[in-house]
Amino acid sequence: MSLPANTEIKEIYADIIVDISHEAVDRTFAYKVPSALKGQIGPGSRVRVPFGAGDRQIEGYVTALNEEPGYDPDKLKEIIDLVPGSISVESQLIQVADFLRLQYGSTMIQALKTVLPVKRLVDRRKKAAVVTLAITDPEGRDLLSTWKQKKYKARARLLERLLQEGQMDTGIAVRECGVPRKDLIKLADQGILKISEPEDEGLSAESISIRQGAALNAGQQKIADAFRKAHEAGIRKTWLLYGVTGSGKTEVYLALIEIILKEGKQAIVLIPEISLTYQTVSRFSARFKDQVAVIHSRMSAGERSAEVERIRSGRANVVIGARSALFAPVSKLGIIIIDEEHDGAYKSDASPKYHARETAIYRAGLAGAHVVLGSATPSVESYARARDGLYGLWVLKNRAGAGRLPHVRVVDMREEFRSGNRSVFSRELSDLIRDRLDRKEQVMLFLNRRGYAGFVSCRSCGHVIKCPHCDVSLTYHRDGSLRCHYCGFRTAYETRCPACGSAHVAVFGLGTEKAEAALQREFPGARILRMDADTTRRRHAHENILGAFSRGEADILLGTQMIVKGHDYANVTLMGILAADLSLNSADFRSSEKTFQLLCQAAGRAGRGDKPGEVLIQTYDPDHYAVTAAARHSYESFFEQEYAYRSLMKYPPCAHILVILIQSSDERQAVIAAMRIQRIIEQSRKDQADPPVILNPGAAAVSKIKDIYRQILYLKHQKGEVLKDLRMRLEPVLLEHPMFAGISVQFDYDPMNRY
DNA sequence: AGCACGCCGACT
DNA sequence: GTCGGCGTGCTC
Repeated sequence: MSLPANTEIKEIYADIIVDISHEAVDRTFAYKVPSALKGQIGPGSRVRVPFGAGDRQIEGYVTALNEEPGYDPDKLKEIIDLVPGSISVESQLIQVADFLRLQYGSTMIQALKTVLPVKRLVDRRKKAAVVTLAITDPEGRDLLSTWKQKKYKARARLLERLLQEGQMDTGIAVRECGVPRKDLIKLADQGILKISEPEDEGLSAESISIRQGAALNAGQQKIADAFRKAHEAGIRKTWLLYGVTGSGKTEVYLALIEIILKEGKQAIVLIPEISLTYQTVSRFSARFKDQVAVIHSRMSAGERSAEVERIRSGRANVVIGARSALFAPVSKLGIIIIDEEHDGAYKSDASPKYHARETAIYRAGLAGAHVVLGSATPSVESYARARDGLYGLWVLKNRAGAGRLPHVRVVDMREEFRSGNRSVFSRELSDLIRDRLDRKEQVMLFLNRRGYAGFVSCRSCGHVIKCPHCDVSLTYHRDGSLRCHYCGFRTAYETRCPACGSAHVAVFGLGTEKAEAALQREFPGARILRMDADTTRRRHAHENILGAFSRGEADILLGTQMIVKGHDYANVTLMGILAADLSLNSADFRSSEKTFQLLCQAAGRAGRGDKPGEVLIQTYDPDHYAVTAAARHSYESFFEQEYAYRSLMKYPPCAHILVILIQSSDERQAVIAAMRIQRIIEQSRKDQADPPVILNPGAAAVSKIKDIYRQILYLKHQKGEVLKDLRMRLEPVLLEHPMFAGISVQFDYDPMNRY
């Protein structure tokens, strides 16, 4: 007698990472979920499963649940049970991976690789045991010849090395000599070998030494007190620390971390780019000494795993690093601090394209930890949430030291042009630079474009010279080359138009090289340093240039974004922004916000010492609110206008955007795939009352980068869930349909960058 | 990692 | 023959 179909119990299957630290099993295995455990199990659950021929019981972590077995169902075994006890770090991180997959769209494998970047996915730390010889050397040599006679090759290899070296790591014995671990134990039982485990160094009481911090000023103290009070009341939430440049946000971070450390908990501090914020890192090290672990992408695998080991063992309690440090295996997480939270570097550019801020809030929720977001120019997202009471808001209005906010003026470059000034510098800026040179004070000039000029085009036919591998115009460089800033392609500058043959080819726009040449012409005696992607290619080039400038070896530092990030020079009294419009005119809903942030950051560089600072903004659009608000140091007025714009246009945070990026080396395939995806979306729109909007129906113009053709679809909806739903309906089609075989489809939820 | 299986020289 | 180490390959 068979059961009616509707009472049939649906099988559920779980993907499980088996907790064995070896590469050969460094992947997931499918298991049946017994009905008793249904509903109790999810990603991150620690379970016991039968494994291998002998069905020996081992532990593993559930990474995902499926309704399809994805493997020969007859061979599937059942999960034995759920392992009780506290949730381990691994389990937490696997849950974070699941969040990444659902929120941003990627395969579970990609998400797991993001979260567990260490070689062994789940590294149950084996103590580095050491083998030594338990018998005398002559006895050993006798035994060696016996073993050689008996052709015990592996044992002979081991014995030979032990006679020479005295001791050996058990791992090396197993790997290099080929003696299985159980044989080592057998030999130890026979009294031939001795296996000794080094002392476990855990947390010793004296390693938790906290140096007394510098006294906080009234504003900083108030925040630390508010935090302590909330914390003691059991409140765990996200806080936005909005503090103007120079208001001493780092001191506040240090104080909050101290509160957390005293409780025996740990902290993660994220900073946008480690190479540019070395000063910040050293302040944390100065305060917390060897409790600090630093993680960054330019570390070698060895350095990295050594730091990870210190974190795992609990010797390091403060982890500092860029975006990926968010996944540090910190087991007693108490606080996550995100400095410069508005920074675009917090959005990953590889799939899953997660945002560290949102992911931090999720991880902190699992661990019962706080999140503190710090910025002088908070993202519209964060400030809106703080205003709506979702985040706590702390404000630091005043500069901490002697310095006051600099005086900012705006110069209308159209006026300059009309009155006959064709120079890169307005008359006012020239005068101010000359004045600073006379007074032996330093000048910083900011221009957000490298190279010599923007693009090269033909005056008679309008042809713009483009990169043969990318759909972008080439940039003219002073050495006479044309370069692509996307793929690095280089070619010689042709004086003839490749399209019409005309000789009227000219360079347009302004880049750092041209500005440098103009500076040299106008201020022949000045010592100039240029800092952009072209001058910082070599290792340590950043530090060398900035070091030279801080030692006063140059009068003027001219550079792109990288000069405005977090470096204070007491002697800089003038900051000139050569073209505020460059970032304003990009077709990106965040362009005003980015411009405002850059202008504020640049303005914050001047007048950090005792001498008052001055800032001059050159622009063709002096009435734009991003410019006028930055000039008045008024974040609030910028926010109000920007929020009104976002809400009118239904852009984040007032709605959500999903970008679908379709890439293929075959142009036709990319186009067909994009059309197909668009059709699927339009189909699904029909059965929805409130469907997502396709912002660019008919698909974007074909573009390419590094010979890969790109098609982009923009979708928008008030509710993020609707976009996520759509994406999840699309994903199986992309995996199964043969037409998407050679095509990469990536998703970007609430993008930070233009496509 | 642990276990089975098949291979090969050495010995009852 | 068959015992036992050694290499290889697989584990849902």
